[in-house]
Amino acid sequence: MEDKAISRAVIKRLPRYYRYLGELLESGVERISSNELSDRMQVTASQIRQDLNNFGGFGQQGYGYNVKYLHSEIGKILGLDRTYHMIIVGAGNLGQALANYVQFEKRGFLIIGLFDVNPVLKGITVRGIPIRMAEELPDFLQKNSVEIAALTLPKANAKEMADVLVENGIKAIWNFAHTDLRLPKDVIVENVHLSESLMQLSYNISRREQAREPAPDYGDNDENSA
Amino acid sequence: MEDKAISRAVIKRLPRYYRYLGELLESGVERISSNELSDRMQVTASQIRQDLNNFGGFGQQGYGYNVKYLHSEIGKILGLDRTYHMIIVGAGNLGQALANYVQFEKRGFLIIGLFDVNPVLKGITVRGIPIRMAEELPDFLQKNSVEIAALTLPKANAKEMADVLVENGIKAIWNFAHTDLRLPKDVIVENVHLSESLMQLSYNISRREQAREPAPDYGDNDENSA
DNA sequence: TAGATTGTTAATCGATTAACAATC
DNA sequence: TAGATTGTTAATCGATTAACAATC
Repeated sequence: MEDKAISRAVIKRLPRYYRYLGELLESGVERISSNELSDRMQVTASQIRQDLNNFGGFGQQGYGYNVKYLHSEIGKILGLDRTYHMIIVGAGNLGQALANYVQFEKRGFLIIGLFDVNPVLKGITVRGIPIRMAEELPDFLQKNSVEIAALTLPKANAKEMADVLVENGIKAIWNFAHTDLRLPKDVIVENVHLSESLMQLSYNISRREQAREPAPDYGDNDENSA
Repeated sequence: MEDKAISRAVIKRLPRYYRYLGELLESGVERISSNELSDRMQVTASQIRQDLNNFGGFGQQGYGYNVKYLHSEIGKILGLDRTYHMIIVGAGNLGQALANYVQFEKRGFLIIGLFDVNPVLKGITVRGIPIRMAEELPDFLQKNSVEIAALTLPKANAKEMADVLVENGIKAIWNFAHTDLRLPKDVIVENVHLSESLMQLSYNISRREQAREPAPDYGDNDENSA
């Protein structure tokens, strides 16, 4: 049996713990209690302790948590104690922006290839990486070990390219295309849907503005009606 | 009183409904039942009906939902029946990628300004929009109505710039910086933390790989111990 | 030791799913 | 009308918070 599955909600919070602990580490803080961390992060201390205890007891009664140790342990849980080889499929603006983002390299995500279908881009290099044509993908994947493929292309091409990637052994896709990929369930897909994020923003703007308008009076508006 | 608050979980799902309905509309489908939609979207029909009924009864018993009508209603709920003026603060790779992304314009998000602190970028234009210096921001915000500011700069500058934006009346921030902005609570913040998304991916990769290894035998591993 | 704070169990809260009466 | 499918209530499930005994 595998370890008991950890809920998605917990996993989502781990990178944020990791970030805060990293900042504490940088500012020289040695230990921290769930209560102090709770104050800083604006989550309950109870949640912090529950979350961490999914993975083991990292703290010590009466003391709290050692920042350096906890940071490192969460890093391991997140799989940041190794390197990953990543390719970017779709070398448009977003793909190039990702390729240029040096912070990923620092965390161990090495970009080793850039691909596109547009012949105009062929041979252009981004941070020393030449843009290759999509048809070279199968060959490239045979010759290089690649753990992650970022998909940064229009949804029309995304599904097709995803299939090519999977056929050639890719097991993890970071999907920026505005579509849901239907892939074998042993392939991990992490979606970043920017337009959906923006729509959540516009929802909140509209809601605010409606709330500011005088509420229409329907006469009978008692929700807990007798 | 405002309308009863809708849970964040529901709001997060709305853009996805909107996308599927848009695709159905394009392919000429006129009506759809919660069951059919459930099949396509891989969520329960019950959840679809519950979600929609937070906003009113859009369907008809025995018939289902009219695709065009439902699409349009969800669009209105998401605030997509109007335009927004947006600026991008941080004209690096990511900022420029966002500025170049024409799809946003189609949805009514008009980018009317680009700002950066780096003098090297001054005057460079992206899709006809000149990059301005950050110190011009207050003046620009006085002279233009801007609803949304995208923050695409390093966290070191992000907090400071966010304060400037808020002082000058910005009420909605689309935050790509790897930090949590602490702003007055009437300011809406929508975070896109790419590195945290990537860490969720690496977590899943590591977990898979561990699961594939032979489980260490601890002798006593019955979780429901007697 | 006394005080602090974790790890963990129990209680609460909220979200999802199931079921079915209402109704087109 | 009979059949289909919603809207909505009730049941279940899961996640968060509270509480406290264990222990450093």
